[in-house]
Amino acid sequence: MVVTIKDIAEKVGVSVTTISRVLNNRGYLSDDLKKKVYEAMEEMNYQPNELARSLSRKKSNVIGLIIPDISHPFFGQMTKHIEFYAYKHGYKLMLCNSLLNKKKEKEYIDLLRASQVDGIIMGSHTMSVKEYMSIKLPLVTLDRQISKSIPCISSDNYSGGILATKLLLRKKCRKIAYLSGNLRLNLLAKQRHDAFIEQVSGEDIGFVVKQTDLNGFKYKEYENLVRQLFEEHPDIDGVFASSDILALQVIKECRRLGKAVPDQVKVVGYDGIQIGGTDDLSTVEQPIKKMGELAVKYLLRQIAGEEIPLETILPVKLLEKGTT
Amino acid sequence: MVVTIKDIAEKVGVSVTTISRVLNNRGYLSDDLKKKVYEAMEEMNYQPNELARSLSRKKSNVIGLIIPDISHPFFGQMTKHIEFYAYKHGYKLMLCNSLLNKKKEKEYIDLLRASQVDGIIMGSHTMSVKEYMSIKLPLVTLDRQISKSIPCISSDNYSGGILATKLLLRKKCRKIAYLSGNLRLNLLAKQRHDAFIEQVSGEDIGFVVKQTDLNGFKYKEYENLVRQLFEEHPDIDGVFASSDILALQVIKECRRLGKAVPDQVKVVGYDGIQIGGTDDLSTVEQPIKKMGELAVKYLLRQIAGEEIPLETILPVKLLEKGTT
DNA sequence: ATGAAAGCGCTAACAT
DNA sequence: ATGTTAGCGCTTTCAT
Repeated sequence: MVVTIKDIAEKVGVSVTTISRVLNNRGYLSDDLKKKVYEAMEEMNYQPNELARSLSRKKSNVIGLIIPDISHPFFGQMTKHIEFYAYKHGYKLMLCNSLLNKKKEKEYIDLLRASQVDGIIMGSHTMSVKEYMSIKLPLVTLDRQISKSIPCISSDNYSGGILATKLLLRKKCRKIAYLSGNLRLNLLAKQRHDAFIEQVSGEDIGFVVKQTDLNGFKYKEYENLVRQLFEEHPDIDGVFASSDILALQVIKECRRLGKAVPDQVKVVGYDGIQIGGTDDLSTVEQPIKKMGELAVKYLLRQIAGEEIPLETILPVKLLEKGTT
Repeated sequence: MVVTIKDIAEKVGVSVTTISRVLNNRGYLSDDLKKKVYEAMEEMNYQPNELARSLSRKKSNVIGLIIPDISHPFFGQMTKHIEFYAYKHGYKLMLCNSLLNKKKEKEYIDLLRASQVDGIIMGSHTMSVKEYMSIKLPLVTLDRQISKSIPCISSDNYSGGILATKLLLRKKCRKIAYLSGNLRLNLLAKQRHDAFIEQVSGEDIGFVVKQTDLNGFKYKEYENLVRQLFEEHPDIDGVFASSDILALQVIKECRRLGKAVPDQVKVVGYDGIQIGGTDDLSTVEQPIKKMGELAVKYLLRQIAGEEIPLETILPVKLLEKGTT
């Protein structure tokens, strides 16, 4: 059998309460006792049972993370930072991939609650506002402002949109495409689109908006989208892609069509993901690390019952590289 | 307060045992009773406490996943599939990023054990064989054969190495570089290197092997490595990169140096990750999805006390694309 | 400073 | 078919 606190108590010749006390370092313990207890634990290879602890304390030190797709570099990098800070503060991470499937997202929320997680970071948003409101668990959202009462971490999508569009205008593009995933998802990312529209509307400039119908991240789908864009609008000379991954597709398609980047077509991406192949891409960099850090920080503060800002919008940065 | 099984029992007018029974659908329950219980649960918005269940059953339905870095696309994609199958079988995933830090990896193992996970999938391997042997928990490793007694899932690294090297030879490369991360990590990936050496040794061919010293995945480090390679060996006309990410760095450096790919330098990668920018890359594709699926499957079988194969080597596939 | 005992929410013999 | 009872391993009042 597995060694429990009781075995240690018997071995040392004290009560379980005392063992629990030294385990949690509460109350007055003589150094001699402490030493004996630690020795016994060492000797018997004791490992505390977190499940029992959590049940008794009503606190699990686990946080749930729900995102659309961990294999997408943006979320991969975000998750890396979230894990880092969670671990640093003694929290474990339960990873939930929704694949932007509403049913799975809902099931995961119930599962997380049943698992008694102390809080949830939501980066996937397929449900209705009402459903989110009924979660009743410490919550921080990424990139979607669900309601005034749920804290949200995002970066400045509107400014990012302006920066990217202005860059293309400054580079004298005459017909610009805005390319994105599904805009109906109510994400703050839509503001990039709005900023784009606003900027190009005033100018004597052609523009076109194209989005995928799918909610997922299918590279094949992206490929078709890009191909279609250039078929329908061969005179495009500037593309604002709402993710770096999409931008890479655009560059690839340009290469296939023999269009020189940036001479014939200028391309600006979004996200600032770090990955081979994006080094030379002009893009709007989101502070992914900072976003992950704050998401954890605010969630933990909320768990601790402290007040936290309900809206956090971090600055973005335009990176001008070789594709514009 | 939170609703418990006891509240339901009182409401329905039966004992908690009965409620537990319908919750787990064990024994004989009259339909009428079931219905009443479900109604009460619905009405009171009851949510079972998985912590209590796990403690009592001595089974948590959580599996731990330890990998070096979730932001690396190979692991991101692997994790996506692992999560998918785990979820499908009613298991939750605890994500642990080791960052190839030995201390963190060890701490995570203890943490997972303390959290009573039912098993661990290990994709990070910085500790000694002896330490792994002492884990005493259902275990499946990815890409490292720790001992004959611990099941390992991998793909055929040796054949992959042969395929990639032969491709470069077939394309008449005269001086080939093998580029990789740290080879000391005892990973099966080292077999790619061995296969490479074996193939080029017999031929009248120049070759050079270069590896990073670092244990992490630093893109900057990769960049330096590649730059250095071409400075020291400007006559390289073929590169076998042991990951697609590295291969992308090579291609980028070639572009910077004005070397045409594939005309002047042929590049073959490894992994077959799906991400913008790798579409045109010649590479050796690992069956990432299948590997993830089997890792989960074998872990669950092991948890169930069944016998499973101790060594699983899946076939790889050469994808000949535009960079060779 | 240390212990007894109740309890966290649920499961599982064993009874009836 | 349903109930009684004793845990699961740990924490936490309340005593002493």
